[in-house]
Amino acid sequence: MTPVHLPDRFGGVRLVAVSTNTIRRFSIYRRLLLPLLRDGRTRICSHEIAALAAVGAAQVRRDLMSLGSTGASGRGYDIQRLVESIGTVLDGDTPQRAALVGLGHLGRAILNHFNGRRPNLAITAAFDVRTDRIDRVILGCRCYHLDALPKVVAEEGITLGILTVTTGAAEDVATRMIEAGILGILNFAPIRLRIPRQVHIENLDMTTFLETVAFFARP
Amino acid sequence: MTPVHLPDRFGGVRLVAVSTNTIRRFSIYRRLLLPLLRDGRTRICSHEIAALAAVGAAQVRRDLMSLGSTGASGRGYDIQRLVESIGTVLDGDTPQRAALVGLGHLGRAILNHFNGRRPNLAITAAFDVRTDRIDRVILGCRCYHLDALPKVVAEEGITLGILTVTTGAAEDVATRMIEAGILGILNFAPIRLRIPRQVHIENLDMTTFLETVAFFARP
DNA sequence: TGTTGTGAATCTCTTCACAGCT
DNA sequence: AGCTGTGAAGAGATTCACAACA
Repeated sequence: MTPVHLPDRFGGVRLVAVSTNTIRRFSIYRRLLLPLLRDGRTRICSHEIAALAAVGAAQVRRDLMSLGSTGASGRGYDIQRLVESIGTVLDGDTPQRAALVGLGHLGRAILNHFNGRRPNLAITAAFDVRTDRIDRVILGCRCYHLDALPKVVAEEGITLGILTVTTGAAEDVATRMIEAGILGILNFAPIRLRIPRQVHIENLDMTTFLETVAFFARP
Repeated sequence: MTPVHLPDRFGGVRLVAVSTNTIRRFSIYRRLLLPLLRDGRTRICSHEIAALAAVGAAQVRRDLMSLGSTGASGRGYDIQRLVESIGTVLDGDTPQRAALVGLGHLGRAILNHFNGRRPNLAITAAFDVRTDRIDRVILGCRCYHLDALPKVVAEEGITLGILTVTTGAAEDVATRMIEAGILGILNFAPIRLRIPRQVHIENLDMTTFLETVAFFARP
């Protein structure tokens, strides 16, 4: 779906199309590979990744194909190399920074969840409009008034926005984010944002998830 | 994908296959229809739903087909009827109850998010192992020690579990949930649970979402 | 005229199956 | 013997396009 430039095995560059689903699975693969790497494992085969990720082995091999030839026939994949290759795709060559807007329960939970975990992808600033939530450090993150968004985004080179405000405020805050130059938004508010241009929106609607489980788990 | 029994327009019962994606969209459609209904709107056409939900109009009509004939050619859909029909599919005929395990930041955020919103789908009990988090009421929800899970699940007829514990504890807690008789789990821990049987798992991995936005929003 | 309901076509994603490498 | 990489087949989801309807 989306074209990506990847180094090939000869030091050149390949252009590959990668689908959203594959990107999601890359994120999953990497996360389950990292602990194995720390435990000293060096090689793994597609079947084992498949079992850990709860997908098919052919699916895993198909996904890993778009990383360029990283496996060795008959011997599986080198975990270290796999993690690096996935990193090349997911992380790109420059670290990215995110701004979180909305310091309610959910916003704090997310700060807490991501804090200090990944150096390539950190939430470096948070915003709200309530005075008791700004001009201080919450869970290791500096908090500003929403009006400071354009300034801080520009100064820190922030490219991502995390939207954890109420439904009513979401549309307005999204617009402000985009005006400030943000390129992608992770939206927790239960509405579909109407966006002007080529900004990427990922909707994470917890209610939809809960209703979906409820449906499939009916007695 | 999954067969559902629905009332047809003659008072009989139809058996229709509904895919996961359609279920997710039903949840979205209903949420955007409810405010319109409260504003006194009575009719809506597929194009308008499509615009609000950010999907195609043909997609909307295709989805609504599985509700049985609810639209009227040339005049759109009756919103009231639509909401009821979607409710028939999503809510079934009995209310469902959920138990949340893990009263950290994320657990509290979720309690806060769902509290009192939907009568058909409520979190009626929460669990943890830390003594400062149990035997009290947090955000309107009664909190118990994890050991009380089987008892409370049985007494209250709980069918759903929400998993907001650490990665290390997730597998064990999921097993306990299933042993207690829970039929579906909404898992926020960033691992793929290995589940014995026909329990439905929905994984909501925030890191995967953030990494996905980061990928598609690269400068 | 404007809109639904739907067969058919298209597009996308997943799985199969096996040649080729180690 | 065991595993990767991949063309081809299969399954699934989306979109097109239009007849039937109000």
